[in-house]
Amino acid sequence: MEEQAVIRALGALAQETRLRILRYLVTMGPAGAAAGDISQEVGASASRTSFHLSTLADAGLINATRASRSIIYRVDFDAMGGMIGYLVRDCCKSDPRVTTCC
Amino acid sequence: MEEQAVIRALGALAQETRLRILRYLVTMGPAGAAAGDISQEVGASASRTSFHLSTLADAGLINATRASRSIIYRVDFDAMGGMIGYLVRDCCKSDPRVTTCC
DNA sequence: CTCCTATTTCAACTTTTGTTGAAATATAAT
DNA sequence: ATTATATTTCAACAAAAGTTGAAATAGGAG
Repeated sequence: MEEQAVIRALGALAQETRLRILRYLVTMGPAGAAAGDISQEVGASASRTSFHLSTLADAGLINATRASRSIIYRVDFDAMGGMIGYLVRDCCKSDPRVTTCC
Repeated sequence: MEEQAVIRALGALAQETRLRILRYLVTMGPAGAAAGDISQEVGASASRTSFHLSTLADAGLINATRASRSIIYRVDFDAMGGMIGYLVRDCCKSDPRVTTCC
C-alpha cells in the first residue's frame, strides 16, 4: 500500500463512529451488515451513517454489495492488513517494540 | 491503549507531513532529531513543523526533550505498538489476513 | 403503476484542522 | 548586557471534515 492510500485509511479510522462501524463489521465477518443495521448498531442517523460508510469505502477499508433493497458492507481485511503492514514495516522498520504487539 | 487515545494517534498520523516526520524519527532511532533538522528534512516552515510536532506529541507518539537550544524529538515505539496492537487485536480480532502482515 | 422500505445525495451550516508570518520565549556566545 | 540561534506561540485566515434534515434514487410488494 502506498503512502497516500495509507493516509486515507488512517484518516478514515480516526473517527469514533467510523471506528465503531469497522469494529462492528469485523464481528460480523463475511456475512457483513446492511447499512440500516449498522446505523442502528452505532446509533447514528441514516445519512450520517451513509456518509461515514462512504468514507470507509473510499479509503478501501470496506466493500459494498447490494442485496435486494439493502446494501451490505463488509470489512476488507486485506486492506486493513495492508495499512497495518505499512505502519509496522515501512514506518516502524519492524521494530520489536511494535511487532511484539501483534 | 483506549479508543480515544487510538483515535488521536490515528488522526495524528493521517497527514502527509506528520507521517514523514514520524518516518524520519524512526530512522533516527534513540538519537532522535532536533526540531530544526526535522523542519529541513520534511521541507516545512519552523512554525508549521512545530505545530505538527505538537500534534504528534499530544497524541503520545513522540517525546520531546530539551538539549541546550535545541529540542530533540524521538519516536515512542511503545505508543506506536499500543496503537497498532489495538488495531490488530481489539479491532481486527487478530484475523490472520491482518497478523500475517507483521 | 403506486406504495413502501432502504439507502444515498444534497445544500446549508458548524466545527475542526492546517497554513502563514510576525512576535515571544529560551538558551548560549561574545 | 547584547546579539544570535532554536523553537514555540499567536492571531488571522483558508481549507477540510462532520452534522442536519429534506429530497432523490433504487428495489420490491400489492
